[in-house]
Amino acid sequence: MVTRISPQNLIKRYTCHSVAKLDETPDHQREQMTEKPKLQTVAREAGVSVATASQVMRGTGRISDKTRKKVLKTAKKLNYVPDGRAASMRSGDSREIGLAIHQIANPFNAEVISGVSDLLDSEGYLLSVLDARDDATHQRKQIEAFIRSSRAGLIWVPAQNTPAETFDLLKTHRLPTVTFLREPDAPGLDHIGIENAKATAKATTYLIELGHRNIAFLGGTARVAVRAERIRGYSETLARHGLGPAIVVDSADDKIAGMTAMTEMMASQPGVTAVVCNGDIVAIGASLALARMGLLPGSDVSIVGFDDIQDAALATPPLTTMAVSPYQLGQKLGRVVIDRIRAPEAPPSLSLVPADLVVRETTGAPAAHANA
Amino acid sequence: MVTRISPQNLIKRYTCHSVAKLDETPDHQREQMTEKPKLQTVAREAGVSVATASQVMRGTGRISDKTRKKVLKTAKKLNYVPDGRAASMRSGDSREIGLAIHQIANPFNAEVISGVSDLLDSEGYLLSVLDARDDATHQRKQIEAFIRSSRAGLIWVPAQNTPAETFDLLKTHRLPTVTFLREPDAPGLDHIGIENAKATAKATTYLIELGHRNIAFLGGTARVAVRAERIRGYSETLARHGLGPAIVVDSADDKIAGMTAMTEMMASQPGVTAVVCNGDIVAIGASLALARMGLLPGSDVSIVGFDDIQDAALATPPLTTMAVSPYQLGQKLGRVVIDRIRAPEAPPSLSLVPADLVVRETTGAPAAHANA
DNA sequence: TTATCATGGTATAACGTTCTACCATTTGTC
DNA sequence: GACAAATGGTAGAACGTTATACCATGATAA
Repeated sequence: MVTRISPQNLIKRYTCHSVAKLDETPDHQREQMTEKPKLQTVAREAGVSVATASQVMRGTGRISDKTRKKVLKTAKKLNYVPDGRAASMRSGDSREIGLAIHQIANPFNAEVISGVSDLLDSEGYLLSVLDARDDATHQRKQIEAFIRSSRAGLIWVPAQNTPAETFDLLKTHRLPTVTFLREPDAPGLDHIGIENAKATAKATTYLIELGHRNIAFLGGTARVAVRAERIRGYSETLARHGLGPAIVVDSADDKIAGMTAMTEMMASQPGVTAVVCNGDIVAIGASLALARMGLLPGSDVSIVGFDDIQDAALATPPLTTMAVSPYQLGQKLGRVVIDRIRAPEAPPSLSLVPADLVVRETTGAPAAHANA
Repeated sequence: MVTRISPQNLIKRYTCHSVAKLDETPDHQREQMTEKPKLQTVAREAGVSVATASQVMRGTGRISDKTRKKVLKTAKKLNYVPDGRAASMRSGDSREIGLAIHQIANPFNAEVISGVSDLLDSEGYLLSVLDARDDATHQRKQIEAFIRSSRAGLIWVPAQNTPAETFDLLKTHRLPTVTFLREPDAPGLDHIGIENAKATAKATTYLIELGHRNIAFLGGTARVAVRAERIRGYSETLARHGLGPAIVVDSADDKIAGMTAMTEMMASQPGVTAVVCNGDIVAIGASLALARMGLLPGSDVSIVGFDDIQDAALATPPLTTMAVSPYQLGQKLGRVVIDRIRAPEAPPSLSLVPADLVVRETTGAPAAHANA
């Protein structure tokens, strides 16, 4: 929509509730005017007992229409909002679910969060996200914080090398937890993850079928289990075709790190004609690096990403990648944690979702001279 | 780092705590073995009173070293974590701060979150992020949720057209709140925002000095105040130079929307030689659109973004933009909300941070024939 | 009439902490 | 040896809800 406007300031009026002047107000009025309303206040104001007010607010029990309306009206008038701490403490349940994940900024994670949030919302739960650090001791504190605040459930991407004590903590406190991506074998916890090995195997097979013989793996750091699986899928496929050795290059999970890693690798391993990446971000970085070196992704060197984030399709050139749908993954996470909350004794579930090869423009047959 | 490895599965051992078999366990033992530990449990086990245990856990009062150690040891042994609901209800304070923001996936927002989280963490607070929707009624519920769960403070990007009642709610419940980006004039609330008008004025002036005469504004939707200010800075600058009329094009805040908006505008307003954008994402989209049309950003048409997200520098070509440092903005937000919590009666603060022009490669003098 | 039963409401004890006030000891002081 | 003061600890109420058990009514049935 194209418009020609002469913009003007947007003016907004606030109703100006007079702030109570404490000095001039007699005691008996003061409370009513300024104190944060509690159930007692509502009950007194409506002329009923606290118990009745409570029942009305929750819509339980047998209350006549007349009193119900009376109570609701005064509650609204006083801006009453129940104190969740007290309610949850007494009733023993909460409607708040925690999500501990590192790197919120990562678009893949962001889309997962979105999926979780929407599903939980539709079920009447509230999601609060913790921008975790991928660090075991720090993480322990954050898990404790979740326990302290009595979340109804927890969705958790465990840090690398999470010690067993952290899992014990969750068990002691009976916190319904689903692990995501990492630690699929944590005993007693639900898990949702990705078929990592199968995915990279698929990607590698595809590259081999295109004619590539010298294929590297790029991205990820240290001995994260997820990455180890992806590397396994990649290297086992190489081995099955009598190719090798596997070439694995570390890189942090951002574009710049991907660029430098790719640049360094091309220098030290000039024979490589194709790269399987640990994630789209790194893959896009690698693609940028090629461009800066005057090479054309998909023709000079092939690149396969992982995740299929939104930018994968918009990159130049558009990125071939292993697609998992992060939003749907998020919804699934939400579903599982709710099921767990509702049936705490059900046997733990384990679900690994497949990743599909999406061919775009960063892959192609190797240049004729390459494998000569 | 390039390594040749023969990958193997990472094996992890979990200590297998025997899950108590409820059927076989006599009553008096059952509680001790399986029940979630509370202060009472710790106290009993350590042979002290609940009050003493409480003091030890909080490090207050006068407790001998001997008992302190005894209590701490049993607390650790039992995996005790205090119940924050009870603690907070009684003591009246909480260490948890809420952040309600829409579009977590937006890299600008993600970096802000990171800044807030780090600062709060260093002050011993926990940040929980809510993936809000930019919608007034939905938002109201989310604010209520924050009040219900008694957060110590709140950082909030108000939705468009937030009704006055929502502000009243915050006031009634005395929730220390700092608004971010929008609603700088909400009475009694701290605010941190950006000098939007000045920034777009700067961008527009720069384009005019380069020789452009036909400049459009691209991005944003509806009458969001932030965008209105940016449009004001842009159009006032045009007017001051005797240029006009202002051309304003709507677009949602993602790359694809930016692409289509740019494409449509170029069709309907062929004379335009430069574009000031409402955000980097849209600007990058616009840049992509130009490329698809066979035009070169910075030479055929100039583009200025807003935000300076990480991708701005990495885009092809690198994006000229108005830089605000989202991470630092986040830290500032954290600081302000903590100050507010510590001094509830202090006068509300208002701080608008400037944006700096960062010239990269999407801007340049107009093509010779353009303004002829 | 009296027993029975809905109906609508209330009193009160939890929930797991922290805070206030208080009670024993021991130590120090004259 | 008596008093004050310091030391180390405890009992019990309170925070704002919800759950349980109970109590009035008036209506229905025998």
